[in-house]
Amino acid sequence: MKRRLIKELLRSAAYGSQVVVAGWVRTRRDSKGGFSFIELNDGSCLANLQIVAPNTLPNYEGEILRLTTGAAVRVTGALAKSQGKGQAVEVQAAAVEVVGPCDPETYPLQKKKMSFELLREVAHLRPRTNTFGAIARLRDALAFATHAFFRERGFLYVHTPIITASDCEGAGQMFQVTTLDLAALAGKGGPVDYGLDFFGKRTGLTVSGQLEAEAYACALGNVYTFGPTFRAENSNTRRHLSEFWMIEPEMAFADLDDDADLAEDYLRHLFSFALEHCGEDIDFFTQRIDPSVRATLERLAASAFKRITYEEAVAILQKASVAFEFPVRWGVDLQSEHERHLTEEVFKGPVIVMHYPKEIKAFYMRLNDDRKTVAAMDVLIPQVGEIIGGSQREDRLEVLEERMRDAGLNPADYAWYGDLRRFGSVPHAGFGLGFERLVQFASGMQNIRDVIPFPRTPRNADF
RNA sequence: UCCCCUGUAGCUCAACUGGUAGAGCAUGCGGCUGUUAACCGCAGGGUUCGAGGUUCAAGCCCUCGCGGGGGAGCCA
Repeated sequence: MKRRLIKELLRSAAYGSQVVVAGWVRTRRDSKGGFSFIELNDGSCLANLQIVAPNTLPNYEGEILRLTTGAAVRVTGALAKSQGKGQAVEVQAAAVEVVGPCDPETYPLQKKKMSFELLREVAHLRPRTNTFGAIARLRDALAFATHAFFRERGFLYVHTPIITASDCEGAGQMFQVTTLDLAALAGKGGPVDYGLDFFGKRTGLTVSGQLEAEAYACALGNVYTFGPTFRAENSNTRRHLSEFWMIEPEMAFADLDDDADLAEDYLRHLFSFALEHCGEDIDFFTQRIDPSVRATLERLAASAFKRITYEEAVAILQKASVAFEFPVRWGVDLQSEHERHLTEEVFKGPVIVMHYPKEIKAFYMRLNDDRKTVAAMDVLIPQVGEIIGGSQREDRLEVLEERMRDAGLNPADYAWYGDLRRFGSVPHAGFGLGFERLVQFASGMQNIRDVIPFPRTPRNADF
């Protein structure tokens, strides 16, 4: 008989039917009435399935009474309406096979709640907990919803390179990729000849797929990427990872307003999808992690985001009756405290800030007619901060090259990127969304290290 | 990288102004129960992160190192 998922059985009312389930024991309670209750979880959903194992089973004394938290079992039995309180259905076991026992003396997971810091040290076992199971399911749903959203709108999923020689955007410090024998080189002194390296030049892990995505947008119309991204910044915060996943849509024949519209539609789609498909997990987050999660997602799924210009943001902040550590004035980038004030105090929700001064933004962002600002937008959300950064791209070759030179870059190094403007240039726009920040926001989890299976941060690459 | 906090049993934490380590949970054993964070009793379990120092005496004070957390910067 084929194994059934607990998720399905809990919704079933096919009492009397024979089923097979398999999973890991969460807890066991014995009754002198002649049976033992086993709470079984198989990861298909948050809830456990109650197994009632009678003492007539041949391995009752020898194995079932010794089952402990963490043990793997396969159960054959009849689905039944539960006689007890607390659950609708249960399985009356006809056979309980211990697939893999679990030594309670050394098993790191406990039945009671454990701190997230501790669970990070056992990242290989933490998916067996309620919280990390729920996060894994939410993360999966949001990834699936991403592909569904873009596919419905005719966007092509493109794969951009992981290894790259261009540190174009200055988006962050790159991890170097090399096959050179560093240990041998260290002894020699002198400059490194990257001509001898695998690619014949210095290469690193991508910090963004945007430039390559632009090339495909300027041929296929609308595209998006969804892949790993690497930043070798020494960032030690609860919202930064050295390795994270980023979604980067890019649209041809589109301007900044189209870009903001897309960002908003996309986020609303994600929140609706999560509410529809992860209801039980979101209830869990609301109960145990952050009491406002469900209400927030429901509100955002149904309402438009606020949009303001950078100039308006500065005016609002200057009028605020709060003493900021860093005073606000036109021309300086918004600090965390300013972003938080806007999202958490003024608008009490997400806000899209548009048209930043050109000096504080990247060279590829389209220069506005005022020659002072660029067509950039950031989507800011409470708690997490910047979840999306995007812009309309500079599609005029002369302006682009001028902006490169201002940034100290040599246009000749970006010849292929210039070609996109040289030949059949079109207005186009896109953005990057930090996937983990999304999961963080949708779950209410405080630390980004707890929404990715195996987090990579400075001095931590275990597992 | 900078600032602040922190590191005691498997886990969460306690130990007054420095006097030589304790509780709950977990675990093991026993009791009780269609049980459900079960409950009751007994038991085992600690070179108090590491290295120096001050002191008659250090978990507690000082210095350095390592780990963890929060905030800032960088960004997604």
